[in-house]
Amino acid sequence: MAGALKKDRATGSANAITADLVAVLVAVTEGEPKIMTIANDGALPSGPFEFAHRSLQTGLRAWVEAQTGHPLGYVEQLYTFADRGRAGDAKSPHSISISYLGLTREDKVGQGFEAHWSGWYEYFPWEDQRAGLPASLAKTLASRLRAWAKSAENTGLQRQRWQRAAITFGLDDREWNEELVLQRYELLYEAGLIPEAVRDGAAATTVIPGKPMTGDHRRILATGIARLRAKIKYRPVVFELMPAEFTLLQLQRSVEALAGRLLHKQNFRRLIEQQQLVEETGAIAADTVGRPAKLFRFRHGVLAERAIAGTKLPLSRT
Amino acid sequence: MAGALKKDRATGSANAITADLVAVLVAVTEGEPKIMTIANDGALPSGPFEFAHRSLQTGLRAWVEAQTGHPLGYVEQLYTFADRGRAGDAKSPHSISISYLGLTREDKVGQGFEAHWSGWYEYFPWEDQRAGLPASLAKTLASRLRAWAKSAENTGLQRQRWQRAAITFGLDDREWNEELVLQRYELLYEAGLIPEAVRDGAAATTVIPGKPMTGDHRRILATGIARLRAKIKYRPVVFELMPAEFTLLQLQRSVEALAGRLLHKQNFRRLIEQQQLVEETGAIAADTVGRPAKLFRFRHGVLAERAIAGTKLPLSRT
DNA sequence: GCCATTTATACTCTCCATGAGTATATCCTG
DNA sequence: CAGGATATACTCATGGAGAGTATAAATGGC
Repeated sequence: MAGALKKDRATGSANAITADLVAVLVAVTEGEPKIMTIANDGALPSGPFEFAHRSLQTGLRAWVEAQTGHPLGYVEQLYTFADRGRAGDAKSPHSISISYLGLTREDKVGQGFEAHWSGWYEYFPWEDQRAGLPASLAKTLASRLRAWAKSAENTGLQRQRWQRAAITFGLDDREWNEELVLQRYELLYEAGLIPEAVRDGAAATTVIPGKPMTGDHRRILATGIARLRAKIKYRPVVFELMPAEFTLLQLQRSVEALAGRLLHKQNFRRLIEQQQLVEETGAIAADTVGRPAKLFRFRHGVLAERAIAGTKLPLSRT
Repeated sequence: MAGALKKDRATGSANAITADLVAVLVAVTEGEPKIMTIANDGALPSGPFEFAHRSLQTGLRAWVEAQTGHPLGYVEQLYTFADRGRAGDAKSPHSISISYLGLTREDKVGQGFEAHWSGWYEYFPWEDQRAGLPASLAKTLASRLRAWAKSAENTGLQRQRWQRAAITFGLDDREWNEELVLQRYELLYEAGLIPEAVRDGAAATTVIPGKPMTGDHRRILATGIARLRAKIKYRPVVFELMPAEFTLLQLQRSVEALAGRLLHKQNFRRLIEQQQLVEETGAIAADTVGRPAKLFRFRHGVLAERAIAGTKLPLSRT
């Protein structure tokens, strides 16, 4: 039956490649999103998929524990990358990167590892819009993007470039869309405005703030942030990042930290409560300014009760 | 800087593996969703990722064109699988499958290829709920699932199994959720109710209707259907599957075919029009019964104009 | 002890998208 | 010309989301 397949298949190891497993491991501490980094904050935890690994996830867990001492909890696959020329050195062997998103808490850090928690906005300063953009960054960013658009050959292409920049970065009175993390990074890469682009051969220009990473790790990080920002809207994944008990404001601050935007307090609470995602513990927060808040815990039951998925189709009842 | 990485990296080809590229290529013809199959309808188009391929997508396009004569248009990555024991023979080399979803139209089929368009509901009969479930299937399915739940060791596990079945299959007066394609397939696999499970070593039981596929191809297909069903709700991807001109009813029938559910006609039209996704061509459909309908075309402009992404967060304006 | 400050919590009000259904128009066929 | 079939235009009720006001309960400074 699969004859047609078999004869096309790899014979021996002519098409053998290596696969790297890469983890975007996220935590939120005191209202700041953090990611686990190694190699002097220049890389994400990663390692090759080996024959000994029973599955991709198993391999990933092994590497992350070995490099960071941190056990992996919630994990989901992100994307598989393989473009050459993005890997740092073009002569690298045929290698692909299979990336994962992991959610956890910052506690229980292992000792004796060269892993650190780094703020993710160090790598993507423009993604933090909670206090608006730092005035300096906002100005340089927009002018650099305009210069890039202008540098296109013809006016058609120029307009096209600017439209793309305006949409992804919310310029020209457009709305900021926090989910377009990857699109923004890709655009900056194409425009040669980040160190990785220069490293990979782009014309050397003045570069925009934001720490670079090895290989395509910052691109993978962008993918992870984008996925997480999209997912918190329709799945209760924030709770993987919260302590067992928390106040509603702490919950809100965490979501705001991830989304990079401020939320409307009253409406946020209404949303959480009507979805019955949390229940009161009975206890009350201590050591606070202002009126003390009730403590809540996540209702794990909801995960089993509902198969949460919003339909946006105008279904018919007949 | 990346020293810590390098010393962990694969040395030589000790960790060399092979990667298969697999395509779920979808078209909709006369209100029926089709997928491109090869090997006597038992496999999806696929082939190994080779050193000559410049990127994963390039490799995929090469294989699909070679095997089906059909050029690939819209493509997006689905998932990367690697579990052993799912591949058919457990002794297979360490191999992973990188899967893609492609959208196209059924026309322009190449000659001299052993590829076919197969209805996707042949592989997933229970996913077509447009006319309700075929009475026979509905009855057997529910009773088999109940038997599987009952076969658990203790009552706790039994209840847990039944709850899972009820949620994924919309039993016990629960709502049917068309997006849970993969969850349903995985459950049937675990329950040993499909041929692939028996092939991989499950206890031989009477099996449920639905054609099997090589390796984990049916699982990949389930992933593709699920992704497409989710995506048509928030991205205008249906148009990749439509001819240049179409009536609103044809469009509705296509969405219904993909979703496996019937839609409310008037509300569907309101939705399409208010989103300004289409514009009239001025022409009118010929060869129809009933009042002839206006023909529409997709407004490609919307893709550039809007960065479509629905926020579900209670944003603050300050 | 009073007051400014800070946070928590409870409501209100408006607008609009969505679900559901009714009414009318326009074609074809016998 | 009736009847069947489809297209298209409205109506109406409901509920969720955006935005804002009002009140409660703590702290610290004076």
